Amino acid sequence: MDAQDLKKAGLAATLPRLKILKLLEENLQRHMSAEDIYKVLMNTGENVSVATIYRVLHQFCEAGIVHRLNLENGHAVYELERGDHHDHMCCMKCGKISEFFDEVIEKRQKIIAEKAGWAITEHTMILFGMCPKCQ
Amino acid sequence: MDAQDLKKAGLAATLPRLKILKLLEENLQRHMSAEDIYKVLMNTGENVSVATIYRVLHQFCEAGIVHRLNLENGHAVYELERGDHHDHMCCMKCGKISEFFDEVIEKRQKIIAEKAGWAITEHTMILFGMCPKCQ
DNA sequence: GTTATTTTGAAAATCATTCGCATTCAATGC
DNA sequence: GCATTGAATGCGAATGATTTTCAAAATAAC
Repeated sequence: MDAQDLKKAGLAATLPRLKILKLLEENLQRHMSAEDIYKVLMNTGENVSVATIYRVLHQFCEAGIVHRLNLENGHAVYELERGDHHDHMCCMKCGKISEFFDEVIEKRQKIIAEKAGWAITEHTMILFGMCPKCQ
Repeated sequence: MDAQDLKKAGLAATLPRLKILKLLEENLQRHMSAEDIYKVLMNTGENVSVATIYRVLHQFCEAGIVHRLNLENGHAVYELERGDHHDHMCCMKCGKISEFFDEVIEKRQKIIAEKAGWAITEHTMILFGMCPKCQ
Protein backbone atom coordinates (compact mmCIF):
# COMPACT_ATOMS: atom_id res chain seq x y z
CA MET A 1 0.00 0.00 0.00
CA ASP A 2 1.66 3.21 -1.15
CA ALA A 3 1.04 6.43 -3.02
CA GLN A 4 0.25 4.47 -6.16
CA ASP A 5 -2.43 2.43 -4.48
CA LEU A 6 -4.02 5.56 -3.13
CA LYS A 7 -4.15 7.08 -6.56
CA LYS A 8 -5.68 3.96 -7.97
CA ALA A 9 -8.36 4.38 -5.37
CA GLY A 10 -8.94 7.91 -6.55
CA LEU A 11 -7.28 9.47 -3.53
CA ALA A 12 -4.44 11.95 -3.76
CA ALA A 13 -1.31 10.79 -1.99
CA THR A 14 -1.31 13.38 0.74
CA LEU A 15 0.89 13.29 3.79
CA PRO A 16 -1.87 12.60 6.30
CA ARG A 17 -3.23 9.74 4.25
CA LEU A 18 0.19 8.19 3.85
CA LYS A 19 0.91 8.51 7.55
CA ILE A 20 -2.31 6.83 8.53
CA LEU A 21 -1.78 4.09 6.01
CA LYS A 22 1.74 3.48 7.23
CA LEU A 23 0.58 3.30 10.80
CA LEU A 24 -2.08 0.76 9.96
CA GLU A 25 0.48 -1.30 8.10
CA GLU A 26 2.97 -1.21 10.92
CA ASN A 27 0.37 -3.29 12.55
CA LEU A 28 1.16 -2.32 16.14
CA GLN A 29 -2.22 -3.58 17.05
CA ARG A 30 -4.25 -4.75 14.18
CA HIS A 31 -7.40 -3.02 15.34
CA MET A 32 -7.18 0.65 16.18
CA SER A 33 -9.80 3.25 16.94
CA ALA A 34 -9.65 6.69 15.40
CA GLU A 35 -8.45 8.00 18.72
CA ASP A 36 -5.73 5.34 19.00
CA ILE A 37 -4.44 6.46 15.65
CA TYR A 38 -4.58 10.10 16.63
CA LYS A 39 -2.63 9.48 19.83
CA VAL A 40 0.07 7.41 18.20
CA LEU A 41 0.59 10.01 15.51
CA MET A 42 0.72 12.78 18.08
CA ASN A 43 3.29 10.93 20.11
CA THR A 44 5.41 10.41 17.03
CA GLY A 45 5.30 14.10 16.30
CA GLU A 46 3.27 13.43 13.18
CA ASN A 47 0.57 16.00 13.56
CA VAL A 48 -2.65 15.06 11.87
CA SER A 49 -5.89 16.53 13.09
CA VAL A 50 -8.63 14.31 14.41
CA ALA A 51 -11.01 15.56 11.78
CA THR A 52 -8.64 14.39 9.09
CA ILE A 53 -8.25 10.99 10.68
CA TYR A 54 -11.98 10.46 10.67
CA ARG A 55 -12.25 11.78 7.15
CA VAL A 56 -9.44 9.60 5.86
CA LEU A 57 -10.63 6.47 7.63
CA HIS A 58 -14.02 7.01 6.08
CA GLN A 59 -12.51 7.39 2.64
CA PHE A 60 -10.37 4.31 3.15
CA CYS A 61 -13.47 2.35 4.08
CA GLU A 62 -15.28 3.52 0.97
CA ALA A 63 -12.26 2.61 -1.12
CA GLY A 64 -12.09 -0.82 0.47
CA ILE A 65 -8.65 -0.14 1.90
CA VAL A 66 -9.67 -0.56 5.50
CA HIS A 67 -12.47 -2.33 7.24
CA ARG A 68 -14.46 -0.85 10.08
CA LEU A 69 -15.53 -3.05 12.96
CA ASN A 70 -18.24 -1.90 15.34
CA LEU A 71 -17.67 -3.15 18.84
CA GLU A 72 -20.40 -3.73 21.39
CA ASN A 73 -19.85 -0.50 23.23
CA GLY A 74 -20.68 1.32 20.04
CA HIS A 75 -17.05 2.18 19.38
CA ALA A 76 -15.40 1.43 16.10
CA VAL A 77 -11.97 0.07 15.31
CA TYR A 78 -10.30 -0.13 11.94
CA GLU A 79 -8.12 -2.76 10.33
CA LEU A 80 -6.33 -2.88 7.00
CA GLU A 81 -8.35 -4.79 4.47
CA ARG A 82 -6.45 -7.85 3.32
CA GLY A 83 -9.13 -9.28 1.14
CA ASP A 84 -9.68 -12.13 3.50
CA HIS A 85 -13.02 -11.99 5.20
CA HIS A 86 -12.95 -13.07 8.81
CA ASP A 87 -14.87 -12.68 12.02
CA HIS A 88 -13.75 -11.69 15.49
CA MET A 89 -13.44 -12.74 19.09
CA CYS A 90 -13.13 -9.91 21.58
CA CYS A 91 -11.83 -10.26 25.13
CA MET A 92 -14.04 -8.42 27.55
CA LYS A 93 -11.22 -8.09 30.04
CA CYS A 94 -8.15 -6.95 28.11
CA GLY A 95 -9.79 -5.90 24.86
CA LYS A 96 -7.73 -8.28 22.75
CA ILE A 97 -9.23 -9.05 19.38
CA SER A 98 -8.60 -12.30 17.54
CA GLU A 99 -9.70 -13.28 14.10
CA PHE A 100 -11.12 -16.47 12.75
CA PHE A 101 -12.88 -17.76 9.69
CA ASP A 102 -15.20 -20.70 9.42
CA GLU A 103 -16.49 -22.05 6.18
CA VAL A 104 -19.34 -23.91 7.83
CA ILE A 105 -20.73 -20.81 9.45
CA GLU A 106 -20.44 -18.78 6.29
CA LYS A 107 -22.38 -21.41 4.38
CA ARG A 108 -25.09 -21.64 7.01
CA GLN A 109 -25.52 -17.90 6.92
CA LYS A 110 -26.10 -18.02 3.20
CA ILE A 111 -28.64 -20.81 3.54
CA ILE A 112 -30.50 -19.09 6.33
CA ALA A 113 -30.72 -15.81 4.45
CA GLU A 114 -31.85 -17.51 1.28
CA LYS A 115 -34.61 -19.40 3.00
CA ALA A 116 -35.87 -16.18 4.54
CA GLY A 117 -35.71 -14.36 1.21
CA TRP A 118 -33.05 -11.90 2.25
CA ALA A 119 -30.12 -10.77 0.09
CA ILE A 120 -27.17 -10.48 2.45
CA THR A 121 -24.15 -8.48 1.41
CA GLU A 122 -22.15 -8.52 4.59
CA HIS A 123 -22.23 -9.50 8.22
CA THR A 124 -20.62 -8.97 11.56
CA MET A 125 -20.05 -11.71 14.04
CA ILE A 126 -18.19 -11.07 17.24
CA LEU A 127 -17.78 -13.60 20.02
CA PHE A 128 -17.30 -12.01 23.42
CA GLY A 129 -15.61 -13.59 26.37
CA MET A 130 -12.17 -14.11 27.80
CA CYS A 131 -9.00 -14.74 25.86
CA PRO A 132 -6.68 -17.55 27.01
CA LYS A 133 -4.51 -15.16 29.03
CA CYS A 134 -7.32 -13.49 30.92
CA GLN A 135 -9.16 -16.58 32.10
CA MET B 1 -43.65 -8.56 33.17
CA ASP B 2 -45.20 -6.40 35.80
CA ALA B 3 -44.53 -4.57 39.06
CA GLN B 4 -43.74 -7.88 40.73
CA ASP B 5 -41.13 -8.80 38.19
CA LEU B 6 -39.48 -5.43 38.55
CA LYS B 7 -39.26 -5.85 42.29
CA LYS B 8 -37.79 -9.29 41.87
CA ALA B 9 -35.12 -7.63 39.78
CA GLY B 10 -34.43 -5.19 42.59
CA LEU B 11 -36.11 -2.30 40.82
CA ALA B 12 -38.90 -0.27 42.39
CA ALA B 13 -42.09 -0.34 40.35
CA THR B 14 -42.10 3.28 39.34
CA LEU B 15 -44.36 4.78 36.72
CA PRO B 16 -41.66 5.48 34.13
CA ARG B 17 -40.31 1.95 34.39
CA LEU B 18 -43.76 0.45 34.02
CA LYS B 19 -44.52 2.63 31.03
CA ILE B 20 -41.34 1.67 29.25
CA LEU B 21 -41.89 -1.99 30.03
CA LYS B 22 -45.43 -1.85 28.76
CA LEU B 23 -44.33 -0.18 25.57
CA LEU B 24 -41.70 -2.84 24.92
CA GLU B 25 -44.28 -5.52 25.52
CA GLU B 26 -46.85 -3.96 23.23
CA ASN B 27 -44.37 -4.89 20.61
CA LEU B 28 -45.24 -2.23 18.03
CA GLN B 29 -41.83 -2.91 16.67
CA ARG B 30 -39.77 -5.42 18.50
CA HIS B 31 -36.59 -3.39 18.29
CA MET B 32 -36.72 0.21 19.43
CA SER B 33 -34.06 2.81 20.02
CA ALA B 34 -34.12 4.98 23.11
CA GLU B 35 -35.35 7.81 20.96
CA ASP B 36 -38.12 5.69 19.42
CA ILE B 37 -39.32 4.96 22.89
CA TYR B 38 -39.13 8.59 23.87
CA LYS B 39 -41.15 9.69 20.88
CA VAL B 40 -43.87 7.11 21.28
CA LEU B 41 -44.28 7.96 24.93
CA MET B 42 -44.41 11.66 24.14
CA ASN B 43 -47.07 11.12 21.49
CA THR B 44 -49.13 9.13 23.94
CA GLY B 45 -48.97 11.91 26.45
CA GLU B 46 -46.88 9.73 28.73
CA ASN B 47 -44.14 12.13 29.65
CA VAL B 48 -40.92 10.42 30.54
CA SER B 49 -37.66 12.28 30.15
CA VAL B 50 -34.95 11.04 27.83
CA ALA B 51 -32.54 10.74 30.71
CA THR B 52 -34.89 8.38 32.46
CA ILE B 53 -35.35 6.28 29.37
CA TYR B 54 -31.63 5.77 29.03
CA ARG B 55 -31.29 5.10 32.73
CA VAL B 56 -34.12 2.60 32.79
CA LEU B 57 -33.00 0.80 29.65
CA HIS B 58 -29.58 0.44 31.18
CA GLN B 59 -31.04 -0.96 34.37
CA PHE B 60 -33.25 -3.33 32.42
CA CYS B 61 -30.22 -4.59 30.55
CA GLU B 62 -28.33 -5.19 33.76
CA ALA B 63 -31.33 -7.00 35.17
CA GLY B 64 -31.62 -9.14 32.07
CA ILE B 65 -35.06 -7.79 31.25
CA VAL B 66 -34.09 -6.32 27.93
CA HIS B 67 -31.35 -6.98 25.46
CA ARG B 68 -29.39 -4.29 23.73
CA LEU B 69 -28.40 -4.72 20.11
CA ASN B 70 -25.68 -2.55 18.57
CA LEU B 71 -26.31 -1.83 14.94
CA GLU B 72 -23.61 -1.04 12.40
CA ASN B 73 -24.14 2.68 12.51
CA GLY B 74 -23.27 2.57 16.17
CA HIS B 75 -26.87 3.02 17.22
CA ALA B 76 -28.49 0.73 19.70
CA VAL B 77 -31.93 -0.79 19.75
CA TYR B 78 -33.53 -2.68 22.58
CA GLU B 79 -35.75 -5.74 22.67
CA LEU B 80 -37.51 -7.51 25.51
CA GLU B 81 -35.52 -10.49 26.67
CA ARG B 82 -37.49 -13.66 26.13
CA GLY B 83 -34.85 -16.08 27.21
CA ASP B 84 -34.45 -17.37 23.69
CA HIS B 85 -31.12 -16.47 22.20
CA HIS B 86 -31.25 -15.49 18.56
CA ASP B 87 -29.32 -13.53 16.00
CA HIS B 88 -30.39 -10.81 13.59
CA MET B 89 -30.70 -9.80 9.99
CA CYS B 90 -30.92 -6.08 9.36
CA CYS B 91 -32.19 -4.45 6.17
CA MET B 92 -29.87 -1.68 5.07
CA LYS B 93 -32.65 0.02 3.15
CA CYS B 94 -35.70 0.05 5.41
CA GLY B 95 -34.09 -0.85 8.70
CA LYS B 96 -36.26 -3.91 9.25
CA ILE B 97 -34.82 -6.38 11.70
CA SER B 98 -35.57 -10.10 11.60
CA GLU B 99 -34.51 -12.76 14.00
CA PHE B 100 -33.21 -16.25 13.45
CA PHE B 101 -31.52 -19.03 15.32
CA ASP B 102 -29.32 -21.73 13.96
CA GLU B 103 -28.09 -24.65 15.98
CA VAL B 104 -25.29 -25.46 13.57
CA ILE B 105 -23.77 -22.01 13.81
CA GLU B 106 -24.02 -21.97 17.57
CA LYS B 107 -22.18 -25.28 17.78
CA ARG B 108 -19.47 -24.19 15.40
CA GLN B 109 -18.90 -21.06 17.44
CA LYS B 110 -18.37 -23.18 20.53
CA ILE B 111 -15.93 -25.44 18.76
CA ILE B 112 -13.96 -22.55 17.28
CA ALA B 113 -13.67 -20.77 20.60
CA GLU B 114 -12.64 -23.94 22.38
CA LYS B 115 -9.92 -24.71 19.91
CA ALA B 116 -8.55 -21.21 20.29
CA GLY B 117 -8.66 -21.42 24.06
CA TRP B 118 -11.24 -18.70 24.52
CA ALA B 119 -14.13 -18.78 26.98
CA ILE B 120 -17.04 -17.20 25.15
CA THR B 121 -20.01 -15.96 27.12
CA GLU B 122 -21.98 -14.23 24.42
CA HIS B 123 -21.90 -13.14 20.84
CA THR B 124 -23.47 -10.87 18.30
CA MET B 125 -24.11 -11.85 14.76
CA ILE B 126 -25.92 -9.52 12.40
CA LEU B 127 -26.39 -10.18 8.72
CA PHE B 128 -26.78 -7.01 6.67
CA GLY B 129 -28.48 -6.76 3.34
CA MET B 130 -31.93 -6.30 1.87
CA CYS B 131 -35.13 -7.76 3.21
CA PRO B 132 -37.53 -9.45 0.76
CA LYS B 133 -39.59 -6.28 0.31
CA CYS B 134 -36.69 -3.97 -0.43
CA GLN B 135 -34.91 -6.00 -3.06
C1' DG C 1 -48.55 9.33 58.39
C1' DT C 2 -43.68 10.66 58.70
C1' DT C 3 -39.07 10.01 57.55
C1' DA C 4 -35.39 8.01 54.82
C1' DT C 5 -34.22 6.48 50.40
C1' DT C 6 -34.67 6.11 45.57
C1' DT C 7 -35.98 7.87 41.30
C1' DT C 8 -37.07 11.45 38.29
C1' DG C 9 -36.90 15.73 35.20
C1' DA C 10 -34.47 19.43 33.29
C1' DA C 11 -30.53 21.33 31.94
C1' DA C 12 -25.71 21.12 31.67
C1' DA C 13 -21.81 18.17 30.61
C1' DT C 14 -19.46 14.68 27.91
C1' DC C 15 -17.91 11.82 24.24
C1' DA C 16 -17.13 10.60 19.68
C1' DT C 17 -17.73 12.25 15.37
C1' DT C 18 -18.77 15.71 11.71
C1' DC C 19 -18.97 20.22 9.59
C1' DG C 20 -17.70 25.00 7.83
C1' DC C 21 -14.39 27.63 6.15
C1' DA C 22 -9.97 29.85 5.53
C1' DT C 23 -5.46 28.05 4.57
C1' DT C 24 -2.31 24.78 2.61
C1' DC C 25 -1.05 21.16 -0.37
C1' DA C 26 -0.65 18.00 -4.44
C1' DA C 27 -1.28 17.24 -9.23
C1' DT C 28 -1.25 19.16 -13.66
C1' DG C 29 0.10 22.04 -17.45
C1' DC C 30 3.47 25.24 -18.99
C1' DG D 1 11.14 23.75 -12.03
C1' DC D 2 7.17 26.95 -11.17
C1' DA D 3 2.49 28.82 -11.23
C1' DT D 4 -2.35 27.47 -11.23
C1' DT D 5 -6.27 25.24 -9.40
C1' DG D 6 -9.14 22.10 -7.31
C1' DA D 7 -8.81 19.04 -3.58
C1' DA D 8 -7.38 18.17 1.24
C1' DT D 9 -6.25 19.83 5.78
C1' DG D 10 -6.49 22.10 10.39
C1' DC D 11 -8.92 24.44 13.54
C1' DG D 12 -12.68 25.32 16.18
C1' DA D 13 -17.46 25.24 16.36
C1' DA D 14 -21.51 22.20 15.79
C1' DT D 15 -23.83 17.91 16.23
C1' DG D 16 -26.13 13.86 18.10
C1' DA D 17 -26.40 10.40 21.28
C1' DT D 18 -25.83 9.46 25.82
C1' DT D 19 -24.60 10.58 30.77
C1' DT D 20 -24.33 13.32 34.76
C1' DT D 21 -25.73 16.69 38.30
C1' DC D 22 -28.79 18.15 41.56
C1' DA D 23 -33.04 19.78 43.41
C1' DA D 24 -37.78 18.17 43.49
C1' DA D 25 -40.98 14.34 43.54
C1' DA D 26 -42.17 9.65 44.22
C1' DT D 27 -41.58 5.27 46.67
C1' DA D 28 -40.43 2.38 50.38
C1' DA D 29 -39.66 1.69 55.28
C1' DC D 30 -40.99 2.37 59.77
